[in-house]
Amino acid sequence: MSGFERFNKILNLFSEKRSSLTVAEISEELKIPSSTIYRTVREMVLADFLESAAGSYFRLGQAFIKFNRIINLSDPLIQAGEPFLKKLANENPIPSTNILARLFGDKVMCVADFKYPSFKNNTSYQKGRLMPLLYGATSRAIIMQIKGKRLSHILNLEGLNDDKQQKIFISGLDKDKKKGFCKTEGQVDNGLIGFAISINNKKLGIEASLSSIFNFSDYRPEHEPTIYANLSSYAILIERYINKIFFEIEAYHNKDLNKG
Amino acid sequence: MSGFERFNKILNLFSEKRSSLTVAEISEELKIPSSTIYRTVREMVLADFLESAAGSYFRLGQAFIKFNRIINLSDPLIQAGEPFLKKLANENPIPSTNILARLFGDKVMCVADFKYPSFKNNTSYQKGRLMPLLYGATSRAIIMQIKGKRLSHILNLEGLNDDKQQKIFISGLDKDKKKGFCKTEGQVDNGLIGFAISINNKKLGIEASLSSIFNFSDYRPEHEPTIYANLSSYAILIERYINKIFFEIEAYHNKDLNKG
DNA sequence: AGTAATATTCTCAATATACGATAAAATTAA
DNA sequence: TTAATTTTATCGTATATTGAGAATATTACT
Repeated sequence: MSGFERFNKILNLFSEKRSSLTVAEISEELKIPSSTIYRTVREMVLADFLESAAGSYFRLGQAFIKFNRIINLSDPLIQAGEPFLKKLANENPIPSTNILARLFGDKVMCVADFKYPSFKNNTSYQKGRLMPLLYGATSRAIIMQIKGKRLSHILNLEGLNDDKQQKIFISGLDKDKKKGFCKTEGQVDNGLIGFAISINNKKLGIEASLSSIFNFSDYRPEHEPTIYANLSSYAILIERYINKIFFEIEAYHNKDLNKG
Repeated sequence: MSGFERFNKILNLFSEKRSSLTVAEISEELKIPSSTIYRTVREMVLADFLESAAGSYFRLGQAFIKFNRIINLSDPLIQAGEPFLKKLANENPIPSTNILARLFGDKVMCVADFKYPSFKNNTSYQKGRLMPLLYGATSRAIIMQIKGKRLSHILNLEGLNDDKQQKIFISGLDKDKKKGFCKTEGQVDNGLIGFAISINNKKLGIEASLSSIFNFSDYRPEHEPTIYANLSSYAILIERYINKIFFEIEAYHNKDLNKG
């Protein structure tokens, strides 16, 4: 096992449910001698990826908070989209959670969210949480953008191995594509209904979605036109803004070139 | 150079200002052959610590968003303190930013914040940003908790090498300690005034502070008693809550012991 | 489209370095 | 104080990592 691999495996032992671990536990989980783990953990603590906590436990370190901030300040999608989430929430006809999610490799992750103050239910979509690819409007509006062998590769990874099942799923996606919207009810969370629209920027490799999620009990069919109108107008705004940011980034890089 | 060290050095090239880099740039900065950098970067991309962006640039990857979320959900200080920041902001007599900051090793970092909607100025204290140790009420209320050789070690690291200067600084701290509060004006940001109080939990190794920051132009001396009263009552609440969380964590660990 | 320029991966032999068993030291608990 | 546990240090060996350079793939340009 390579050094980096071990480093990564140690970090991935930490989770929402298991947020602190001892060296003995890590050693046991990874079947690696504790002398080696001690050495690695020490390095990671020095670099702020871990910190030692009470009772010879270790927890994730501040490096993640630091780098997360850098991403928040510099990620084009977050920069472009986050300011609009609150506005979207305010313009929706009923209380909502509004989400900007993005494909990373073969996983969907929420990167920004805004919950209308009086919205009660908690969505499973939370900033930083990896989400299922196949269910929920948020994810569908992303996977909708992917085609061909890359799509079927991803579907395979998600456990949709059967050729027949894949075809059914894809034809469902195609219908949504024609409409230009995704709408799902209760696929991810019971009692919630979600609406989503695609956002993308090829140059920046961004495959994302903007979505509004409501309590099903609040929702009435007559809300639908407003919901769609809001989503699509903000999606356009966000895509334009991403494009603007792209040119700024490019200009910045070129400036550096001229310097050197 | 060890594998982990290189990994860490690569990540630390990324910053707020420089959020994407090419392999050539990394190679140049670290004086390491690009064939090696390519190999390392590929590993890091696979593990989601980096992602490739447009124009052969690389940026920080989603792993940081993911792990940051785990910290947010599990860090005792954040769990205990974040819910109170909004309340504190609402009870303050004038618009404020309210901050929970913490000592990590030899650096102060804001780990949670709440800005009253109408508060205009932007503080330098932002979630995830490393801050100077010697200036500002937020930092002083933390460094106040440290004594003896550890304190002078930290002061040395921050450039306060002179023995005489150290003594002056420490005697200043001592005065604040007696008062139980820190108050500074314009030390970190022009036009802002900050008030802070210590928060700590020895068992969990938490050395932190709770602070309220105001526009100096809004501030009147008659506000001070309310500000102090708010800070101290919330600090007590937060410390109690941290203690409760500590016992929960301990119980959780013991449960695991009985299992195995 | 076709070519040039860049970016990325691959190969391989030398060697630096990470590994793990064990011992020693330091810290914590009894 | 002693016992137990946690953490660091030591060291020979095996091996994974390194970097130069070639080969390939991708992108940019005409």
